[in-house]
Amino acid sequence: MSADRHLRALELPVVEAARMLVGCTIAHGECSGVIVETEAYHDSEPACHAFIGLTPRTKTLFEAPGIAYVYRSYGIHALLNVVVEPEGVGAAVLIRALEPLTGLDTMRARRGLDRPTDLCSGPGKLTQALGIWLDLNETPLLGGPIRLGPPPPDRPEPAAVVGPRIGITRAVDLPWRFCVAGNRNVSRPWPPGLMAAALGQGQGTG
DNA sequence: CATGGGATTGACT
DNA sequence: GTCAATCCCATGC
Repeated sequence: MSADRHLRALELPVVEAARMLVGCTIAHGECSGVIVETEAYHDSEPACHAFIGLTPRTKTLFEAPGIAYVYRSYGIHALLNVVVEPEGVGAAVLIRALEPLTGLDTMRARRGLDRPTDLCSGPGKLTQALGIWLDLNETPLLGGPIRLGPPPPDRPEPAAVVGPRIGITRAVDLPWRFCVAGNRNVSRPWPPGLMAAALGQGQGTG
């Protein structure tokens, strides 16, 4: 049932893929985590890098699904995306936050922090915690150094909350961000109305 | 060839 | 809440 959730996600349109990837796992080396926040980007809308077309920078986005698009943000951070949709379409799911699962000590050392909710609670934070950098751009997510996997078997199906994307200036109205309801590892709290919906899922925020 | 902007974070007020 | 750090690449002259 959920054992192939990550595989099914790679076959879907990007917005559905973003929702489907919430709850799946990402691993690099000994470190891994459950995806708790994603955003969809598609070449049909101006917030996506691929909106401008095929360039050296956006080339990865137009390749076949199932590879990583890793790019530098604000000159400092590396951000990890899952490329989806058929070759020739520029679309990817930004991985915005993880709930740390394994390799916590390594994550703490890389991040220089202790609190688990600070380790992977942002797109730049999780790449630092997992040791993912720009050299892993275009590498496969199945059978490559970065491993995309199904949800941990002991977990209930996550309740995803939808909202607008973060940190962009164009196409800000598209509700293409997905979070696990009530999870404290998400990068930023969502609006009050959505928070109420999240609390309704029975996962108290403490 | 020079310039401007960005899918962010952490430190400081 | 505000702000600097830092660099690839698209754009324009």
